[in-house]
Amino acid sequence: MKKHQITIFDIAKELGISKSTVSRALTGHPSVNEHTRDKVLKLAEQLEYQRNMFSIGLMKQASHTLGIIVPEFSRSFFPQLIIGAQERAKEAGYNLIISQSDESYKTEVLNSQVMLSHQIDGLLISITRETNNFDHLKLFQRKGIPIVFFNRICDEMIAPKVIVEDHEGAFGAVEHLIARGKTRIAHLSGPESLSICKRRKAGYILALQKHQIPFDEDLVIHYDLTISKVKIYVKYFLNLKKRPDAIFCINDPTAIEVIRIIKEAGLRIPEDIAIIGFSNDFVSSLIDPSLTTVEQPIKEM
Amino acid sequence: MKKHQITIFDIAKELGISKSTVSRALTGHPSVNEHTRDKVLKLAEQLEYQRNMFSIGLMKQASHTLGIIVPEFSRSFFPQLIIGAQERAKEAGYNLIISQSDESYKTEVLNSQVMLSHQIDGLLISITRETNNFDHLKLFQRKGIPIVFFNRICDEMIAPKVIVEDHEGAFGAVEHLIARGKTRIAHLSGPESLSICKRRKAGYILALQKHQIPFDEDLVIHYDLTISKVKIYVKYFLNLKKRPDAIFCINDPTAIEVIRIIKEAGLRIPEDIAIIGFSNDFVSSLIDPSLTTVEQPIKEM
DNA sequence: CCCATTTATGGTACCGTTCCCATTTTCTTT
DNA sequence: AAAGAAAATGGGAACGGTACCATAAATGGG
Repeated sequence: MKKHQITIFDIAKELGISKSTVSRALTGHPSVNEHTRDKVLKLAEQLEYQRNMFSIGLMKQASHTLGIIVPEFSRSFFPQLIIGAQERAKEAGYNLIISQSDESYKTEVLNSQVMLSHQIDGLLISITRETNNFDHLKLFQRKGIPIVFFNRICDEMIAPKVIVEDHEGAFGAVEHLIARGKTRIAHLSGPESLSICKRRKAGYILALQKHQIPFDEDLVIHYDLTISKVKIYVKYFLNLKKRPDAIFCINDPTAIEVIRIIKEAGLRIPEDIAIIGFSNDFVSSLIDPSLTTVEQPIKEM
Repeated sequence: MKKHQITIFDIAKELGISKSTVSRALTGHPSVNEHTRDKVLKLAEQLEYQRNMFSIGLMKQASHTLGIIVPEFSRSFFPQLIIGAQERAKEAGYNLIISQSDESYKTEVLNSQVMLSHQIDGLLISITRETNNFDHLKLFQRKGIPIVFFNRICDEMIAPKVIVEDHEGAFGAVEHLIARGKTRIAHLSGPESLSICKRRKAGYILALQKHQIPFDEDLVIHYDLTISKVKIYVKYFLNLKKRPDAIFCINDPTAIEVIRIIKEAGLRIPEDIAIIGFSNDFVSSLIDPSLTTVEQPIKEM
C-alpha cells in the first residue's frame, strides 16, 4: 500500500534538471530562472509533492515546532489557553505539539523527553502539582532550547514566566467580599507546593490585614485539586462553630463544586455564604447563581 | 547557544567502537555483547543522549505519529475526545499531533497538508461544517495513509467512521419528550450539510411519526452552530402562534444557550417548555435546571 | 589443530533535503 | 569580438540514524 513518496529527485528527473535546482525553486531561492521555477512548481503540484519534514528537520537542525505541556485538559482553562497559543504559533509559522501530563510527574518527564527527541525549538509548560524536581526541564536549557513557564511556574529556574497577577487578583477578590460585609472569609486553596497558590494566599492574607480582620488558620484549607474531595472541605467549613460567611476558592471549577454543595445543603448564595472563584472559566457564567470570579486573560501568550 | 547535539557517533568515538554497534546497543539488538551494551547505555545516559526522530523517521519512513483534526476546541466535547484518543495512542506507542480547523475549510486543508509533510501514519478527523470537497483527504488514501472519520463524517469516502447512534439517540430523546406529554416538539438542528444533523433529524421525524404527531416544517430550524445566533431562533419559536412545548437541540452547548434564553424570557423549564440536548457535555450537569441529554460515550476511540 | 559455526563488530549505502562550491550559460561592457 | 561579471545550474557532502553485508573473533567438534 505504502507508495514511493514523491521526492524532489522525481521532479528533477522528470524535468531533466538537477535536484539542487528543484530544491531552490521550491524554497524560493532568488537565483533560479523564472521559467524553470514555474515548471517545477507546476509539476510539484501535479504530482502532489509534499516536502518531507524529516529530512528538512535533519538538515536544518530545527523543527519549527513548539511543544506545550499542560497538566490537564478536561476543564476549559487549558484548552482555551492552547487555542490562543496555537493561533500565535501558526502566525509565526510554528507548529505545536500538545501533550498533557495528567498531573503526573512521571508522565511530565516522559512527555518532555518525547518532545526533546522531536527536536522542538521551544517548550511551553505548566507543571503538575507533583513536580518538584526540575532536572528534566533544566536539560532543555542545557541544550539551548528556550523554555517558558505559564500559570504553574517553577520558582527555582531562570526562565520567562507568564503568570497572572495572582497576588493582586486574590487581594481584589477578598476586598470585594469584605466590601459586601463579609468578615469570616474562608479560603479553599490548592497544594502548597504550587507557587500560584502561595501567591493567591498571600493576597488573601494581605486583604484581611488591611481591613483588620484577624487571620484564622482554621479557615484556610489546602487540597489537591481533586474535585471530588471538595465536598469534605465544604462540610468541614459548614460545621465550624463559627461558620464562614464567604469562601474564596482557588479556581472556578472548585468554586462551582462548592456552590453545588452549598445549594444542596440548603443555604443561600450569596446571602448565607458568598463564593468567589478565580480564573474566569467560561462555565462560570452558566451556573446559577452565576459565579463571581476574578478575570484571567487566558490568551495571555 | 545551540550546542552540538550528542549523536551515536559521539558515543562511538568516546568508547572506541563503531556507530553501528552503538545503534544496535541502543535499540536492543540481540547480537551485541552484554558488556558493550552496558557501557553504551551508561554513557548515553551520562551524555544525556536523545535519539533524533528526524533521522529515524527519514530512515524508517514512518513517524509513529498520528494526526487528529477537530473543528473546534473550546467546548468540552472535542477536548475530552482528544484525551481519550491520546491515551490510546500512547498505549500503542504513538504520538498525536493535534490541530483545530476552526470550522474553516481552508484551515482544514492547510492543516492536513502540514500533517502530510510530517509523515503521519494515520489521520483522525472530524470535518468542519463547511467541508464538502474532500480532495485533500482523498490524497491521504492515495498515499496509503489510513484515515478515520469520527463524529462529523464524510459520506462519500470509503473509510472507517466512528459515529454515535445519532438516529437512535434522537429517536429516544424525542420519545422521552412525548412520554412526558409534549406534543409540539421543535427541533433546533445544525447545518443540513452535516450528516450527523441529517441522522438526528431523521430520528426526530421517525419518533413523531410513530406517535402520530404531525410533522411541522415550521418547527425545524437549521442553523450554523454559532451560539450567538441561538437567541434569534428561540425568539422565533416563542413567538409562534402555537408555541412549541419542547425543543430538541442538536447538541448540549446549543441546549444550554436555549435554556438561558428561555429562563431570561421568564418561562419555566420543563413545565412550559422542555429542553433536551445531545452529547453529554460535562457542563450539562452544572446548569440549573440540569439538562436532560442523550449520553454520548466520548471516549469512543 | 584445523575447519565450521556462531557471536560480535565494522563498513557503507541510504533515507530526502539543504548548503556550498564548482561549473556552465547568458549578459554586459569596452 | 573578447573578456569579465552575473545568473543559473550541477555535483557532491553533509544531517543522524538504521540495515545489511562483510569480516573478525570466539567457540566447538572431530
